[in-house]
Amino acid sequence: MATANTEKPAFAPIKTQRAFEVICEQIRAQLAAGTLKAGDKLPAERELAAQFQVSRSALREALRSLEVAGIIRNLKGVKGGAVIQSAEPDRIVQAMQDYVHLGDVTLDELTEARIAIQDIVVRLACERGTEAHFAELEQIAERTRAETSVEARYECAAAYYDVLARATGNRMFGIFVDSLSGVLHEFVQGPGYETLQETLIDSRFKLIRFLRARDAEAAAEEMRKHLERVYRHVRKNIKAQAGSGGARKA
Amino acid sequence: MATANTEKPAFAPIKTQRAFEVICEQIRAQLAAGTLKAGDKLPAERELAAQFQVSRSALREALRSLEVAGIIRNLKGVKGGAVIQSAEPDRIVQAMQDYVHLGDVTLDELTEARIAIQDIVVRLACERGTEAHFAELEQIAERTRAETSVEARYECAAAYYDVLARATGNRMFGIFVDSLSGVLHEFVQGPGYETLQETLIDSRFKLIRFLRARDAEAAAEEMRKHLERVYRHVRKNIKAQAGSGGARKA
DNA sequence: CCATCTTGAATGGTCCGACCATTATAGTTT
DNA sequence: AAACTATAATGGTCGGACCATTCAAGATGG
Repeated sequence: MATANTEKPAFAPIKTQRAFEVICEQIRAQLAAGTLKAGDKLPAERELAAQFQVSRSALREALRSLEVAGIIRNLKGVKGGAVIQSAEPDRIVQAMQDYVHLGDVTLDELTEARIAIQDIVVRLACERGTEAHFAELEQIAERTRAETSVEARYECAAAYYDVLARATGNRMFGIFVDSLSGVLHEFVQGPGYETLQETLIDSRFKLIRFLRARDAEAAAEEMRKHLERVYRHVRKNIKAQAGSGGARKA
Repeated sequence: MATANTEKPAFAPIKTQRAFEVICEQIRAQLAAGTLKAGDKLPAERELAAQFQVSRSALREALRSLEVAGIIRNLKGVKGGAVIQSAEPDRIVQAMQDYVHLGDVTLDELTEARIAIQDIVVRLACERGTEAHFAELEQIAERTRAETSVEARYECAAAYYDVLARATGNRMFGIFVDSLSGVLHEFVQGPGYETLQETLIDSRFKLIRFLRARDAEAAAEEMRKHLERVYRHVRKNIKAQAGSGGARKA
């Protein structure tokens, strides 16, 4: 053995290129280059496997990877095959949920990030939102009041935040908001959630009024107070059930 | 055929549960419940397939899905198997890149989101960053000046933003920043990038001075101007190569 | 001629068995 | 005791097979 350089190994970690990885890379590259775009259709598995000169198993693992990444959708039957999907933020939310479940992010971090993001969203929505947006928000808020089940009300809340994010005209904020509230939703499974609902719904209507008045400061302040209320409630529940198997790390 | 209800179909879209999906769900569920956590090891493929009572192929597709999602890592050799990975934000960045490549996000949106996020990051870093953080930033900025290749300088830039995000003490911001700059990096492959470098490096040092002085306003302003400079440059390049196969949608 | 039904071929999903390179351990040799 | 070797288990890949699904072409009927 030659004497190892103690300073810096400088050896690139060997990267065994597996067949399915190469396939994924090639398809992703064509996607980034624009050769492939949403709606395009790939050949059938058997033919594609022949083109790549790999077995159908290896190709299927590649297609499966691309599918769970939300890039393609596999169609059955004759004239089937893989079609390039249009963009769906779901996978990003999924990735963030995985990240949180693997235990590196605390409730405090999630909440702080959410408050910061929503602050931006509210201010931009206040500036750029149209009356159509505000009307939609109002409609959702009224529907929330009508709903009774916790799950239905959460659906309404998600829709509310989604419209708010759309009002910014920037889809990236929608992604951030969806990700954070998707993850935080798991924490909001405690008792005494109903008692808070009246306050929360009032806050939504109040926010809409501020948005219509184009009062960014007041709107942002209202949203911040709202989120902090929810946070305090969630935090209390977390401590109550401290480590009962559910989402921990709070 | 019975007369279709024109009002609301109300039929839940059928969801053919494929074998690998069920497997993924079960493992993800155990992950969310805490039964499985980072570092745990799953049985070998053949044994796991027997436990789930599915073929090895179906199980492998499930494991492959979990691997590309960054949840597990497959080890070869005897005593091999799948081990639960610790959290890595790479997959979230990958998901965002896919989302952008699928063509729903414009350069303007990415830039606006980046400016907004960095504004938060800078202010928080200004408030919470330690001298250790600032020293690290300084070191990276000096290294940037020493580097010559475009790629090496990008590495430095990424490291710089990473430390900045770490200084906030909130990992979520690191994810957002990584995602946005990872995607934006693809746009920054144009001519005349070197001419801008001196200005950019100066801006980094200036920012560090503002951070040490705990002057959040000045720091945020400096970062904003910096990002807008980069944006104008990128935008110009995009228009120059308009639709030459590279990243479009600008 | 048009609408409906039947048929068939191609496809994705799954299963099985096999082989290879890699890897860690037990056993052997020095 | 150290170094080497043999062995068995593992993930990666391959090829073939069968099934339920799906769609299009052809057959049937009006």
